[in-house]
Amino acid sequence: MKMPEIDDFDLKILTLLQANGRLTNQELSDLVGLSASQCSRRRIALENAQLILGYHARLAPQAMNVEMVAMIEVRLVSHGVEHAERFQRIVVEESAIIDAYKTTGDADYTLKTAVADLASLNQLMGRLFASNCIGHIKTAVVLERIKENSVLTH
Amino acid sequence: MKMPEIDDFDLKILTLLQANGRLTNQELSDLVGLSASQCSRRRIALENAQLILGYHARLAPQAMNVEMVAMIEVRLVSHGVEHAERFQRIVVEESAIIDAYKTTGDADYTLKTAVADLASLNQLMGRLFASNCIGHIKTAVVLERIKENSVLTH
DNA sequence: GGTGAAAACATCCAAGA
DNA sequence: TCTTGGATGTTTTCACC
Repeated sequence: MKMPEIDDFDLKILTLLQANGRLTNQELSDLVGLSASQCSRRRIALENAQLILGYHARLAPQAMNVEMVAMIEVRLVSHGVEHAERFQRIVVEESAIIDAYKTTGDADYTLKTAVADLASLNQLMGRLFASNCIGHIKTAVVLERIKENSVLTH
Repeated sequence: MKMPEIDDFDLKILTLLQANGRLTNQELSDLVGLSASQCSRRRIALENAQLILGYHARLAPQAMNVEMVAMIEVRLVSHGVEHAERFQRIVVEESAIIDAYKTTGDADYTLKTAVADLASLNQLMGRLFASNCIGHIKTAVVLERIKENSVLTH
């Protein structure tokens, strides 16, 4: 689990695996110019160093019937610890919440949510309000996905 | 590329692959209760039906030196087609922009961006403004990632 | 950092339910 | 029609160079 020196080969492996997480070591070998066993070893080292956190299939929204995305900005009723903790617990439990960030600015938190339809979104907001720790919510429904989950680049 | 009937086995395969995109067909076999060859066939069918859009390694932010996330709300100067098209072209080109959504509400677009630091964020905003199609920007810097890229559930 | 071999794996196909 | 198990080529990974 030690932090390895990360060279250009590693960077290329990271970039390639981010674009295609099922590349074989043999395919990586051709693409980066190292032997397959070397790619295997480097990949495992990157995983152990927690630079690769996981591998995931990206699903079409309709695969899970969550074709509606909404961005929700939340302001808590107070900035006390107990309200923040209660809210964060709900955020973690709610499977419709994909991203949750504590942010600077007018809102305290910004959420990205994926639901089936407006009725589900309404129910989700009801559950959030029911926690009695939310002062104000501003919701923006996504009309068009211009770009989504694009790869990180250096 | 036809749309298959999606049964509980398929749903389980989708869920498992979303959580671990490198599961082997043999591992899937144990987890869903079908033979490995059957899992292989179903997985390929789900890929062909575009319900699985791809497989990706999830990287640690520090792997690509983009440890700062900011949410940016953009309002265009006008709602004319030429401004929208110019803005969307920039959004697609800018690799720091991870998500870009056209939304309802005060803003026209909501962006999620990943950059190295405040200086890079400042430069990014400069490039956005330089397009002369932006009327107003509201930026919220992420202080804490409560939850990120969690799996879609039905 | 590469090689080669053993074990594990993916996928195709024939045949059964 | 949907599923299975075995055959075959591929891939991973490890000891060794």
